[in-house]
Amino acid sequence: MRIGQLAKEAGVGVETVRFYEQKGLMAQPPKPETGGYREYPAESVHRIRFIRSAQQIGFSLGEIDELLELEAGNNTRCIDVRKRAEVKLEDVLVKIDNLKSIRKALEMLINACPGKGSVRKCSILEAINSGGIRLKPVKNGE
Amino acid sequence: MRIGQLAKEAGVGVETVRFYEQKGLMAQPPKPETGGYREYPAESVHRIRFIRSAQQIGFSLGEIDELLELEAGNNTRCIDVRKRAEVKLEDVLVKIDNLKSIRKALEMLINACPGKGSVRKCSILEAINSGGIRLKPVKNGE
DNA sequence: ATTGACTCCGTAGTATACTACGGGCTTTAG
DNA sequence: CTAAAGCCCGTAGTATACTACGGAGTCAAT
Repeated sequence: MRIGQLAKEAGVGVETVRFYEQKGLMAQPPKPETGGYREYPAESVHRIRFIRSAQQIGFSLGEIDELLELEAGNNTRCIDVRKRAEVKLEDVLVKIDNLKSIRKALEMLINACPGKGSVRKCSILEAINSGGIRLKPVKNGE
Repeated sequence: MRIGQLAKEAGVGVETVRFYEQKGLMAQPPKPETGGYREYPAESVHRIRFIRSAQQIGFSLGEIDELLELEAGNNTRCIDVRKRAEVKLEDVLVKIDNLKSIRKALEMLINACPGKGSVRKCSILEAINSGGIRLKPVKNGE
């Protein structure tokens, strides 16, 4: 697969792929010795999709790099990977909780708006406060 | 409460508060006619905290503004608010699903690393692929 | 009355994450 | 064979979200 095809399948632009390579988020395959174009493995599609999804839930490219580097090899001891994974997991749990709070607030809002007329108490912040919803800060984020 | 106190309680810098005011994410209280400093309501603390939390789960300031404007008043009909809330809710549900996928992958990773030695299959992407985990794109995001 | 901490406001600089551009090279369809 | 489409690579520009700075005004304590 060449870069154009990869970009298309991953739903990004060619420039974005190159940008991720530059940032070290993915390896740039070597140019064939005979000359010509670089060949990308199908796996790269998943990698890029993971990057995009992780961005949409509030991870920066730096953090995504950390997630992708959660990999035990010869030099990396598994216990280190485990520790870093546990730190990330904490963040993820807080994010899930906060998203659930916002979901609840949105649901309250939707239920308070039956479809016609206007309602007074109809704002996210009011829904959150009147619903006793609490948002937590993410400890290790950004 | 003055801006310094507000910033402190909300966990941001004074400049950030001003920046949010500039961007229309929160109203700037008027200067007292007698001169002196602006007075902020305690509510502003919650507003800023909401902004920070929403950012950490992948909402841009523009989207957060849309969330905060989900409010029915005299000119806004509740049905419109409801519609916009439903669109946001869809995004939130996808985000929750994707976060749960990443949580599952991290948990698999942590379990695969019992604490000593190194393991071969120990990467997020492998955990996701071998676990049949699927990440979805957020439709209305960013 | 003066000093230090805080406020006001505007402008400029930084970090992140792309996005566009331009000039040359390679492939492939006709 | 040639022409369009795609690739390579480096540099420059854009959008977002701050962060810092400078110079003036305000307030509270000594």
